[in-house]
Amino acid sequence: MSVTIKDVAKLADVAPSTVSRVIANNPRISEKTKRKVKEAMDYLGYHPNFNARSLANRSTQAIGLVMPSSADKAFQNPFFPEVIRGISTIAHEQEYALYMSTGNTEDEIFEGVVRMVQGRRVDGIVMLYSRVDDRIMCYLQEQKFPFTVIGKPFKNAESITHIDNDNFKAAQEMTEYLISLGHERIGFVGGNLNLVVTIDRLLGYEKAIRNAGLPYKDEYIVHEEFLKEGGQEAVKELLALKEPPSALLVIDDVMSFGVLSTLNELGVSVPDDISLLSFNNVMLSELSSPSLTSVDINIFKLGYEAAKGLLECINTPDKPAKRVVVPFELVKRQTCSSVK
Amino acid sequence: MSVTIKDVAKLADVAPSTVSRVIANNPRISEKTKRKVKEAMDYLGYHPNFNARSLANRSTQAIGLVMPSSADKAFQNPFFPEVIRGISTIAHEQEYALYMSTGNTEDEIFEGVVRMVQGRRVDGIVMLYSRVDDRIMCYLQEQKFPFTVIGKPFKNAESITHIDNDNFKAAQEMTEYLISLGHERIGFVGGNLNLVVTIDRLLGYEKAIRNAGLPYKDEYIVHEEFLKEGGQEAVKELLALKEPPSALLVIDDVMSFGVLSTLNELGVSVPDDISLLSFNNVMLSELSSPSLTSVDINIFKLGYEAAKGLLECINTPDKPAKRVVVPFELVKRQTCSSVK
DNA sequence: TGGCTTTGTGTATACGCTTACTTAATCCTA
DNA sequence: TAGGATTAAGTAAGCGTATACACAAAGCCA
Repeated sequence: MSVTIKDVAKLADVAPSTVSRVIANNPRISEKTKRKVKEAMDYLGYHPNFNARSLANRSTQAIGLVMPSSADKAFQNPFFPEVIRGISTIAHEQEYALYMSTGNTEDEIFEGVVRMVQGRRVDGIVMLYSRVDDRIMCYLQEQKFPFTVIGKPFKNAESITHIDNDNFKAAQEMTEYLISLGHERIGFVGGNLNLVVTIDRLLGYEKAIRNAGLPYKDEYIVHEEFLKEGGQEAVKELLALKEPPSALLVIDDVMSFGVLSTLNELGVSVPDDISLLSFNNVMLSELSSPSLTSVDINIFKLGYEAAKGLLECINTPDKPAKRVVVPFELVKRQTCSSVK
Repeated sequence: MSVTIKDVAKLADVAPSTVSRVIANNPRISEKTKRKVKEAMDYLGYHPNFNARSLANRSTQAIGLVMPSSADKAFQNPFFPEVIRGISTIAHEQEYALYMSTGNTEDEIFEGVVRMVQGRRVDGIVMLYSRVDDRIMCYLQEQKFPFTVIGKPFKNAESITHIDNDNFKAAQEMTEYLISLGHERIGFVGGNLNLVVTIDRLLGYEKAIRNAGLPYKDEYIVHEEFLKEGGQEAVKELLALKEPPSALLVIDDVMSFGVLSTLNELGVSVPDDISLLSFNNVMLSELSSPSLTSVDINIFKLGYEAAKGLLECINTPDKPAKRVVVPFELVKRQTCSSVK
């Protein structure tokens, strides 16, 4: 059917193994033979069959991506494309391809990962999120399969290479910033509580609140999905309070978009009536009106480093796990102002 | 190392072929044996090796995605994540995985595709764009490799299954809409001219202009990259004209964002001074201020149908090529108004 | 009861490549 | 110039699965 190593060998009048060695650029093959074989390859338009190679080799030159929900949900948040951009950059440099499993429910995703791993479809995995007691992460550890995590693993963080922002510190500083603007009633709009990033930021928020001697009120803490709808829900809850917050720390820009649109509908002005400080600084966060004041967590770099770390894991398996902390930076735009 | 079919065979006290048949659910195996083998598989935690399977099978259960530029550029435009969402949905339904090649230059991308195809890394390919005289498309046709195209193939459209909007009609109708609002100087901000979508929309625009008896002016036509920066460039050019347009038909929302931001910098008000009608209706297009009036081209469905078509190509190779036209719809928001 | 089909399972080979082991040829060195 | 060292290429055995073919057992009918 397609051209194989044997065809090339026949044409070049050498053994198949020699062709294989030419492909691998084995130094034990003379320049002359190499040239001869290469000519034959070109002439026939030979390309190695990847499956055969992987099988013989036990390597696939592909890395798997695991998202918290199925791609079709996750891609609603620009965070993921952006992380993948970073991953893709490294992958390309090292000639790895990206492999995305699909699946809707948690079970399906888990099964997809098992297939990736057991089926040796990929050489390693980047987890694009970190969740409390995550089955997949446990499984990968059990299997000793190379993987890295974006975010802080809930357990065994020392033994898992992961790439993270210092979310605790970020949230603390941002809350302090809001406090410095005179806000005393600060709401926290978090994502799902089983995501470690939510927890870390919530703790940072709490720390700042307590440090400042402000009351830490449960009703100011709301958790919703990482989507626009989540933001909309959150606002409704918070504004229904008898003493609604004067500032909101929102864990994700897309949620902030939702917050913004709902506030707009309700006729609440940002930042005059309520300030908004958001996280992620997604590509489009400057577009909303008012444009979002947001913490740039350097999503691209998170992905880039995660892929880089993964390739290190793959290439030098006994290298100790490491933690890479990607710096963050507040980008001030229009949604924060001091209390009047 | 990992559990193979042989291990299962040994434990279940049958031949490896029997195990293989159990996996394939071959009716010639007795229920009793099936049960016995399945127990052994469960006990050992057996999972088929995908590479071995693919090799024996000549199928990979993976579909390849080809983007116009490398993932790390393409993902800057929400169009691509959204298409992939659609693709991913079908892929998941049929247990296919997605495979993304990486590469920066055109050559690298081409090489990536060749490797995907020759290396049998995927069973078929979805081209996420359509370009004039595209090398990759030619190659795939030559190789008779299953693929579908999002957009209209420049050549041989009849013999290639493709999913498209009626871009000609869309652009024509939209231009007519602007004309109906009283605009007579309408600019066209296109993407790269070697993209078929640009051409089609430009032709539709021209048709409407000529039908209305308006002058078709070259200086009103600008082509830039499908990015924010492209939109910014475009505006600068158009506003430098002695008689700048009073309305702009912009081929992509992200470009529109650029247009908007530049107009804002220049103190030009939208829609009072200039109207903007955009394409794609990307998820965030309602967020800009003013929010974009944009043509919803149903990106998700483009992806969904493309994947569906591809799987048909793969499963029934001699099925004739088809063209799927995805409907569009104007979503009116705040960037269009009638001429004062 | 012999010969025929049907049913269930095993044997052996192929898929295309890698690589440990072997062999053949060439080159030194004493 | 014999014998060891070096270099270059070939042989063959996998990698884990699928499947054409072979074969044995069982069932059927005359």
